[in-house]
Amino acid sequence: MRHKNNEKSRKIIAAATKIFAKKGFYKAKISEIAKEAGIADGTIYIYFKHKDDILIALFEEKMKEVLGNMKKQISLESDPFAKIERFAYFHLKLIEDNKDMAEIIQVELRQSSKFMKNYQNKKFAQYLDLIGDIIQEGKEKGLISQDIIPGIAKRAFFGALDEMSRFWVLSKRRKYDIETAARQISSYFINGMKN
Amino acid sequence: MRHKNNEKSRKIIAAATKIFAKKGFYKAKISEIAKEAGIADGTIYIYFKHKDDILIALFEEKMKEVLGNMKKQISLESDPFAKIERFAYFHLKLIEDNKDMAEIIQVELRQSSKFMKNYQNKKFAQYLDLIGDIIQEGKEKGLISQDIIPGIAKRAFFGALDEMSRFWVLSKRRKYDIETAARQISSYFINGMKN
DNA sequence: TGTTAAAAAATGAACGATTATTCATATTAA
DNA sequence: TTAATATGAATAATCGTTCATTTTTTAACA
Repeated sequence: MRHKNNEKSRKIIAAATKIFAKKGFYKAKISEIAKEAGIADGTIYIYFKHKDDILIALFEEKMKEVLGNMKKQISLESDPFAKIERFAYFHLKLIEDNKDMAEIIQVELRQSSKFMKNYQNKKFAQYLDLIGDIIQEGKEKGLISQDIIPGIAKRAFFGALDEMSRFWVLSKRRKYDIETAARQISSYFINGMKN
Repeated sequence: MRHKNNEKSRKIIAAATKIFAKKGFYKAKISEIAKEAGIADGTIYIYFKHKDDILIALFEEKMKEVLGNMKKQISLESDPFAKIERFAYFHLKLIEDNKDMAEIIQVELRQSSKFMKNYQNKKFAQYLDLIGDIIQEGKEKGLISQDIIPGIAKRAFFGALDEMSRFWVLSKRRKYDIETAARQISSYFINGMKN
């Protein structure tokens, strides 16, 4: 019973991921999601109270996965600079491997504060903090200048990667390969923050 | 006649800027915009064919202004690194001075490809190219390493600033002042791209 | 193992609320 | 007086959500 429920709500989220990515949240119809999931419209309302809830659940599920993966990747390196480069690479790789999810996070996450009044995306903050923690570690080890403010640097670094992904998500063909982009972007920050 | 039309459509755009920023495009009602502009609902349809057109016109108008301002600011410096720092400062200042516009660009511009199938935001591309050109100039003058790919670096730099603005736009209080953020972010890139 | 009744899950047509857009009419300017 | 603008009530289409009904699952019992 418990098992089956999870199975079906995951199926709905998978369908919603596809439809939200294609049409955007507002233009996506419940009936389309239902059709994509191979169920009746009404069934969705057994698993989710409102349309909004599907998007929230989608964020939670995807961000949990992303966060878990990235934590594991970072733990494979000990040097802060190597961690930064690995973060860049896997962030971009993630986007590439999950275009639909990426597009939703890119586009709909931005609006989240608008249509979901009190939804605080804690998982996203934690994701940012992965970068902040690496920078902090670098400062403590004397590798990164004491002038660097982690709260700014973590956002700048994430923003740089994020803009690169947006470019990929919205354009048809990828102009630069992942390795190159990850190496370039992380090198700006690594060299720029060095002690 | 020409004069009056422009005057009124600017009034509508100003009202729309306020309402779109507060509610987001989809939740903003034409009737609200009309009320804010002090005109009747139907009047909007004399100046704009659809709701979408208001948003497109809004982008065009704001981006044109932003682009013009930034071009002027950049031209005040001759050193590429100084240009980069000035770009960072005025970009962030612009956000601060035009919160409503910033919020719309942050949030709604992201969706533009979704609801306006064939609207290519050329002004935005030009804005990015301002950065690309500075980097190119820096390479030619031997200040910036030949390894730096302007197409990646311009997006990374813009993304870094953009993420910082998003943080400001979506949060109540500003944690870091503009000068600090601009100096930090531009220093990562300047030092990171140096020859 | 097969039967069956109660519970749970699923269905999809119908409802009702919302809102972009239109247009017959009124107002203002030329 | 005529043309251009503006009005806002009415229209029409859209869709999220509900719920009476049907189907499937569960588990109790012979």
